[in-house]
Amino acid sequence: MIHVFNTMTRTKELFKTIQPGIVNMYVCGPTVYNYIHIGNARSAIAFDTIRRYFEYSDYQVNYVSNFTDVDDKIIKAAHEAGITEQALTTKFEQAFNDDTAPLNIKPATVRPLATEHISEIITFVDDLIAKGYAYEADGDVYFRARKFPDYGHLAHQNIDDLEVGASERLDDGELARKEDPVDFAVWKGADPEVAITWDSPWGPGRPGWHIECSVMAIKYLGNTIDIHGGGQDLAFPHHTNEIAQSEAHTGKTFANYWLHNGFVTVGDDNEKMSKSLGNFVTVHDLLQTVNPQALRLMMATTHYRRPLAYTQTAITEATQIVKRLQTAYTNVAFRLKQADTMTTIDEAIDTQVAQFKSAFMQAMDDDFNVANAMTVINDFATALNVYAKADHVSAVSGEQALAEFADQVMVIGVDVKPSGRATDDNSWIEAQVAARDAAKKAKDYAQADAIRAELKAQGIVLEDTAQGTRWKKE
RNA sequence: GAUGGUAUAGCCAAGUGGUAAGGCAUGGGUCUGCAACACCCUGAUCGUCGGUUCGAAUCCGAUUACCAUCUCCA
Repeated sequence: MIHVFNTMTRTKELFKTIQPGIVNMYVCGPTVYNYIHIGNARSAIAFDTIRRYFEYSDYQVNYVSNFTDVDDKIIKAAHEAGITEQALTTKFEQAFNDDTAPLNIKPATVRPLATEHISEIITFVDDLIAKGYAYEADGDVYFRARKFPDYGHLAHQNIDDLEVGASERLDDGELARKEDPVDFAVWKGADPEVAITWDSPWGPGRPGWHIECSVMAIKYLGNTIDIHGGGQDLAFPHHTNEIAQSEAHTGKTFANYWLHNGFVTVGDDNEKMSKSLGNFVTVHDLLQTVNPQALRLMMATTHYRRPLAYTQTAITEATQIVKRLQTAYTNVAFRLKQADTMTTIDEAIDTQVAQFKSAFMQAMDDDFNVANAMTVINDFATALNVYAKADHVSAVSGEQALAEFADQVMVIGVDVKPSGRATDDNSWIEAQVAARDAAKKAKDYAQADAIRAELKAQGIVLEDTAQGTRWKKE
């Protein structure tokens, strides 16, 4: 029984899918005019973790997330770089994939592009005009926000309390074309200097910002979707406007649950990190120095609705935890390779594993409470470490425990399985380890320690166990 | 002006009425030829003030600080 916090109602609600066993979710993706920053990554990681937990819970997840590849910022950035809009967006779409893959963010089931849905967008806008929800004004098309009942409910904004221009981003010319300042563009007439335009019943132009998500969400997931997600700052205006135009178009509830992730803050004053403030850190740069698994863990283990402070301390700590989880896995895996394992099952460890699974699900069922889930994972790791030193272990039960452990940690997005490349030639290391064992047996500790020190200098760490010496690369 | 969020040990953080989970770091111990790995032990009365209650970190009121949203930022 999963409960999720719904921004629309501001309460945790029992999660029920429209179709049994299937979760249809749409997560607003980035506008591709730059490398993604860690705020974009946080959002992607938050919803990837949610997706992975649904899958862990045996749901089939249809995860649709877009690239917004036509937008004023793209036009501006392309112009400055002296390349076409498409060259720019193609580059950063690829960069998004390159940056998210090391973070174990699963590719979306469908990754639609705004520019590939222009005809659907035009049809959609046309329908809004026909229904009286939108109007043309000098080549632009605007949505009559006041005509939509309960406009602003998602962000809990009263339309009459909106302070016009509070964000200081309003365009005067646009303001003059609107019937009402709260109206928003669903289609923008072409600017003379902008090459990227499409023909439409209202003349050449391009889609407004919000319309593409409505069109693509409905196209790929239906009139009513289970979950719609994105960053907190999208609640208003982006999602607010998506709701207005989508529900005006279909007459149906657009999404049953609205989930919003909190911001990443940076610096001593915990200021919000954002592109417009210019204080952002790109994942592209970060991955040069930071272990992607640690970054993933740090972001995934802060509850998705809480603000997340990006600090070096947090990264360092996350690195420790990743190491601990991988070590626990490796310790048991090494133990299970030994010949003296039992062939029968080990009920004691089986029972423990079942309890960990149950406790893990109980934590995650509560609006994806990763902090509590981590206490379970931590207990699980301890239990594995203890098991690795048991006198007798069961191969069957041990493998099952490892599989369950890896599955749980993978929900958080961390892979605990060793990633050693099969092509590596470790024969020299193996020979050194064997030589040291021989020296130890002969009680020639000076020689044994010398070998160990030499390997250490090469980044190879030795660990003695009752079942022999194992080694790993730092 | 309107609407939200956050405040718990050195740091991160759970907890929504019954005598404060967990992690990191610190210190101590066990294991080891020594080490490494691992395991065990070790810490806070919950921003401030007042109220309700047999009992509050948890409810109510006030207050302080920080952060955010209010038409193209995840």
